[in-house]
Parts: sequence; structure tokens; C-alpha cells
Amino acid sequence: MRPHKLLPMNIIERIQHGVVDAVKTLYGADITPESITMNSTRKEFEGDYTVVVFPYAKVARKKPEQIGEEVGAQLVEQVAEISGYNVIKGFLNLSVSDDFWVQFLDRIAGQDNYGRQAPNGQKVMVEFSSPNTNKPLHLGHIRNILLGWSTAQILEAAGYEVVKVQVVNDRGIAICKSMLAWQRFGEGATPASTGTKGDHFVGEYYVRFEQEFQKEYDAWQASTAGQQALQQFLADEKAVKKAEKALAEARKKAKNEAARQGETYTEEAHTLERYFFKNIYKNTYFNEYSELGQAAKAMLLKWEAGDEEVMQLWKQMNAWVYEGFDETYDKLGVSFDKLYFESDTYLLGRDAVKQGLEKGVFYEKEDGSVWIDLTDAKLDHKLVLRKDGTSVYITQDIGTAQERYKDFGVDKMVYVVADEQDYHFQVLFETLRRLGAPYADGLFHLSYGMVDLPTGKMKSREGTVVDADDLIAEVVAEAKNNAEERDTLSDLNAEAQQEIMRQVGLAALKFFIIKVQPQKRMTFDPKESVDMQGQTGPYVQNAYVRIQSVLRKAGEQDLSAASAYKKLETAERDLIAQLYAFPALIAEAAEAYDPSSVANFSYDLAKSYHRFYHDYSILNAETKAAKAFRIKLSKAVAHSLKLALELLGIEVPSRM
RNA sequence: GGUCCCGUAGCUCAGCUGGAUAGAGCGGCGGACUUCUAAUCCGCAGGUCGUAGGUUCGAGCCCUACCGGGAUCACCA
Repeated sequence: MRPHKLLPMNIIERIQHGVVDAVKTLYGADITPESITMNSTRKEFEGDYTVVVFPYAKVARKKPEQIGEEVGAQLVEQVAEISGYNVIKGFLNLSVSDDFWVQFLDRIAGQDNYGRQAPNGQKVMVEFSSPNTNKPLHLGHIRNILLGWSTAQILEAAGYEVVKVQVVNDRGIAICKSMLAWQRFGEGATPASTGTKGDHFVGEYYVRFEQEFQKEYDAWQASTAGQQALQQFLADEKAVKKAEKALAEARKKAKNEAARQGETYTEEAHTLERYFFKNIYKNTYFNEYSELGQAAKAMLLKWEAGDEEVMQLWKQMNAWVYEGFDETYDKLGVSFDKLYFESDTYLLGRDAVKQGLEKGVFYEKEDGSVWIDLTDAKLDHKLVLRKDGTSVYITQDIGTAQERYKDFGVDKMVYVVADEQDYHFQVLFETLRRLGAPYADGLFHLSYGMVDLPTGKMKSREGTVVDADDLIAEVVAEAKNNAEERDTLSDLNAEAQQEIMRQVGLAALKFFIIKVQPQKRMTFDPKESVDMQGQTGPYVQNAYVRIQSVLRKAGEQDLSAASAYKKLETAERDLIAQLYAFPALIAEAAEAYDPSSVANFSYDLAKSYHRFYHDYSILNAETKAAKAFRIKLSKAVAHSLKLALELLGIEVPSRM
């Protein structure tokens, strides 16, 4: 056996350097290691890694096949870990020695933290969830929360110190609507008195407000004032033309939608009059005529003035909501290091604007409003302070970013926010950059696509929004059905069973959502989300559970015989190679802020293990060495499966 | 109209900095449990990678145009 010393470079880098040397000595050409195209060898060919040698045909002035032969021969000679090669067309397939893999497995077998990088001294903040406090969490929040949590875990594994935060949108007209409705129609009811979860309780009053407002608005539309508003609009040719264009598009969409759903499309639902009242005039009505609108606005003013009664009501309602949110977060298994409340931060940022104005980052218009000119960054002019000196959304975000930097001194900030705010974050980041924020280069908007249902978009107005709590209950119930059919847990007490079903059900839901790349819009089919077979969370958990079962049966084992195992099966090499690639994959996932790649990795690893498990016996392996080796390998696979799922926020049961 | 994102099998999705015959799962069909958990495994069927050009030894991936879906272009948040 060739002595193997631990080398600083990994096998991939060693191959690359070997190729650089070979090309230099054989053909006298200089290439860089990064320029080499290297892949894992495809299953149908022999080998572990493949180097593409087409690009060297020019400098070598030889056929790709010949280059492959020459480089391959030299690599076997020069790189100790390469045991053989074969060439097909321009592809040089390299085999890594079994020795190397066996020793690698031996090395990681003792590492409790394999896959996790040492701290890199950098600190990153991840903001996610950030709900409004006027209604409960829904499916969209779940995607956000899972992405945020998972990204935070991945960054931590990659060596960052991570601070998880959210901005709670606890103020504004929305919560005032809930407050007002409760005041008028609540008759002193509480979550406790009605047996309702706090966030749902408050959400009901928000809905109630909207219903009452709609009633009021409908009546007004028929009134003289309403008809006058309509006539006035109809007289404005330009406005009508514009509306008709938009209306035509809306009709087209509605028709397509109806056709897709097999429903009938009615023209009456899309008249110009309806369009006017629904899409053009509603805000004006709310702000200028609506009694309820006036009352809600008055309440907001009182809140801003610190009116005691309003403040008390506000605190009460938000407290109910937080109680509900906490329950949902608990069920999802997520937590935060710090909460920022909009009621505290909404006035921030004005000082920053003043300083920026002095530095010339912003400019003032004649009316006193303050703007930033981002046209040279291919963006537009953007208002940062109204003429009356009050702030807008982005002002607050500028202030909040600075506040956070003061609080934690982070190097990076990741905002997990849906892609409808892409433009906002471009503007925000560019503005912070110009203000000279030291963390400017570390700003990242983790933008994700909306979640659609098989029936189309979620629309709160049409009641098609999928509630987070309902969804969680559903997947856990489905896990329970599955478990009962299987009857593998009947010797456990009810509590232990329930815990496993919770873990399995949530695994199905979480994996289903995280496996899709963030930037893609995703279709959420409730039926598929509770699937537990195939490419699912429970499938990955099951691989782990099978290993635990084997390990239980194996009992305490002396695994030293494993090093005598000399000839690896293909399935075993596959598994070890995947384990080998794991740390780099985590690093890439962290760099790209992409949890979906970790989900895919976990699935691939589980799949390889399931196949291995099916094809080879572990406890009844042909030799002592094979048995010890396979137990060792299984343990290492279990460790990486567990870590991978942990990075996705998925727990692993030891039975299921 | 300007800008951005997406378009891969019936459905849901992978496809790493361009590399071999484009891969999984679900659904369909057919097999494998007296043997370590069958929430598993194996086989079959299923594709003009939205369309048309271009760059390249080589394009699902890069460039251009177009088509389809979505978002955004507020002194809303």
C-alpha cells in the first residue's frame, strides 16, 4: 500500500494541478486550474471524476483521445490517489483508489461536525417572515419562513455567525381596521372567550371590517354621490380609454382562467362601471367619503399621537396576535434572535437622509421634498422624504439597516422578501451604498416567487388563501394516517407517536417547498405536499431511520476491521463520493443563498443509500471487514443526512 | 410602453463555471417482502429543453429578436 499522508489540497484540486502539470510538460502550454472542466463521471462510465480534454486539442495539436491517454497516464504516475483511467472521445475518466476512499471514510467517521466549516469570523443577519399583525400567517409566509430559516442554518454551517431577525409590521392602517371592527362589533370578545387562536381572532375582525366597508361602499355606489363620481369618470375620455384597455386585459385573463377551471365566464362581472368602482375609485372613496374609512384613519392619527385608549387597544390586539404567531413558529420549529417592530423603527432614517443631503447623496426639490437620483445606476429618481418631512417606506428601511448595524455590526444582511419587491431592494441597496454603509457589499435580497395553487393565484378576497395552521395540521394528520396503516410505532406511547408524526408531516411540507429554487414561482398542490413517497422529506428521513434500525440491531461494534476492506462496490464508492462532496456543496449553497441545492443533495444521498441498502446486506455481509466497513459507512451517511435535513429545518426521527 | 423574473416528459421539479445518449419524483403499466423498517427497490412507456437566428470543436445553459406566464414602474407598505 502506498503511504497516504494528509494533503492540504482536496482530491479535485490535486487532479486539477496534475492536469496543469501534465499539459505543461507534455505540450508546453500554461493553463490555470480553474479553467479545467471537471465533473463527476456519469454513471454509465467507469471512474469517479472526468476531465474534459477537448480544449487542449489546439495547443497539443493532437486528437482528443490521444491527449486523454497521455494526460491520464501521467496523472496515474503523478497523483497518488488516482488508480486508473479510461478515455472516451474527449473525456478522461479517472478512478480514485479504493484506498483513498476507505481512508477518507475513516477520517470523517470520528468527526461529529463533518460538513460544518470552522467559524470564518464573519457575521450575517437574515431577515425573514416579517408579517403584518392584522391577520394570520399563510402559505406565502411559510415559503418565506422556510427559506429564511434554512438559509440561516446553511450560513451557520458555512462558518458564519448568524443573527435571525424579523421586522414586525405592527402599525398602520391595517391593524387599525381590525381594532376598529373589534371596537364596534366585538362586544368584548377575546380569543379566550371564543376559543380562537389569537392571530385568527384578530384576522376575523380585519375581514369583518372589509365586509362592512364593502356593504357601505355598495350602498354608496347606488347613491347620487356615487353615480356622480361615476359620471365624472365617464366624462373623462382619457381616463376611460386607459381603463378600457386595462379592463380588456382583465377580461381576457378572467376568460382564460374560467376556461381552465371549467367555469363559466360572465361579462357582467367585468363592466366598466364595476371596474371603476373596484379598481379606480375604491381608495378615493375610503379616504374621502367612507365613514368607516374616516374612523380608521382617525384611529391611526390617535395612535400616532399616543392616545392612551387607542394604544391600549393596539397593545392588546397585537399581544393576541403574537401569541398566535408564536404558536405557529413553534410548530414550524423556527425562532428569532431579535424582533424589530415597525412601531419603533418607522421614524428612523430621517437623520440619515439629512446627513446624506449634506454629503450630496440626496437632493432637495423646491417644494422641500428630498430625492435620490439613481438614473446613472439604471434606476430612477426616488423620493426619500415627503415635503412635510415625513418618511416613506424606504426611509424607514434605510434607518433600520443602520440601526441593525449599530446593534450587531454585521458584515452581511440578507432580506428574505418576495420578488414583488425586487425593485425596492435595488433602490435600497444602491442608496445604502451611496451613503457609504460599510456592509453595502454584503447586502442581498433573497427574492422568491409567489406560491400558486393548482386552481390559480391565492386571493384573500376570494378566500383561497391557504392558512398556515390548517396546512400544518393537515400534513401531520396525513402522516398519522400513513403511520397507522403501517403500524410500526404501536409499541410507543401516544406522545412519542405524536412527536414522530409531527416530524414526518412537517418534513413532507418543508421539503416540498424548499426543494424548489427560490426565484421560481411554485405551484403548491396540497395533495402532493402530503406525499411521503418518492422525492419527499419522509423519503430522506426514511433512509436515516433505516440506518438507525440497523445500528440498533448491530449493537456495540468494534469497527477497526473496516480498514481491511479493500475492494469497494460501486454503490459504496458512490456514497462516499457524495459524502466527500457535501462540505463544498454547503459552501456553494451559502454563497448562492440557495437551500434548494441542499434539499436535492439530501434526496440524492438518500436515494443512493436506499439502493445500497436494498442490494447489499450490512449485518450479514460476507466478511467481517465488509460488515464493519458498511456499518461505518452507514453511520457516516446517517450523519450527513441528519445534517442536510437540519439545514432545511427538518428533524430526523430514529423510527417512523 | 420601460425594466426584472420564469418557460425542460401528462403533472411537480433537477440539470454545477458551456461538455458524453437531457435526469428524478408523481401519475400509467409490469415485477420484488419467511431475510437489516416495502414511507423501499427494479423494469417499461413518456422530450422539436417556448420559437427563430447567432457565437462555439461543442448550447437546456452564452448573445439577439420574438411568443407565452408573472412582477414592477406610488409622496402604499
